Amino acid sequence: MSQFYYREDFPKPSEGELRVLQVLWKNGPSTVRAVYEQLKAASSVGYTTTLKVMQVMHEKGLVLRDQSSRSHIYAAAIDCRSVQQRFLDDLITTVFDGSKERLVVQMLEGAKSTPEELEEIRELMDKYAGSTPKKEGR
Amino acid sequence: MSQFYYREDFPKPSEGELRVLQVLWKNGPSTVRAVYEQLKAASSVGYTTTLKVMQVMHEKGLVLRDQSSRSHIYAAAIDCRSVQQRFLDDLITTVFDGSKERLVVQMLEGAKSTPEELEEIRELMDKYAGSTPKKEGR
DNA sequence: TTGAAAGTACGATTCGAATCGTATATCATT
DNA sequence: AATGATATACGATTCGAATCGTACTTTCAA
Repeated sequence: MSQFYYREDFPKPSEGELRVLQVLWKNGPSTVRAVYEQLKAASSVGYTTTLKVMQVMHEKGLVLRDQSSRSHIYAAAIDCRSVQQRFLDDLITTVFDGSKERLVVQMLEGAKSTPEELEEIRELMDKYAGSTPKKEGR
Repeated sequence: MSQFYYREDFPKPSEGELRVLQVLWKNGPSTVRAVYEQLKAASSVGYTTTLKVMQVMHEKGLVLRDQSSRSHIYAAAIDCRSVQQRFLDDLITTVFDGSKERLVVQMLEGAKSTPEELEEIRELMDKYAGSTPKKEGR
């Protein structure tokens, strides 16, 4: 059982903030150094840069901070699913003119889909669509 | 037959640039004023602001400009589908950890889907998945 | 032909994200 | 106690997006 509730409303994280959140979601509450080590592996970034970003995130309420020990422990204050939904909604409205269908079409037409991916996605679709009435004769 | 080829490679448009592109894709080649009138309807923005944005877009090669008449005519230099694909790919990698499936799951779990939308999307899936072998017994 | 309307050009400002240097505090080891 | 490693705090800078004021040019109608 969780020790805290995720924030329901929050400012949209920037790209850099998102990278920090990914690490916190994956590894759980972490020190700046631990996050920094993860980020450094993927790109070139300085320690104090990461520190600053996480401090700003704390000011914004995107992360929680436990200051009881010298090395502060940071934890994501927002839910991964909520952030994903937020970015997804924004993409649909700003890029796909508010149409989920267009997004799906574009995703399926994207050249990078493997047949396995398509099949997996189709199964997901069937599973969800199963709760709505199906049309016959396709 | 088209008079020009869309750029294959281009810098990722900003939010504001995207709004301009939407208008150009929808209405075809347009003057700054025409684009401005569209944008103004949705939000509050000044004429010279729109002008400046479109001038910068021209410098970046995101739009083409016909200067033969006093009111310059701007046209999108990049394809709508390519831009959508670009944003979609970026979203998948930065927010969904590179997994199309997670995006689909999130989209389906999003509370805002109507049964009609779900059905429509499922039909799209069936159409595309039709070219890959189906599993039975679901 | 002159003045208002409408256009472009361009500089200045504001804002937030990102980056990093440096100062300072704390800890551990000798 | 001194020192080196590691931490936080915080200011400064850079960069791009967005915004807009102002100057200048062109057009057209009275």
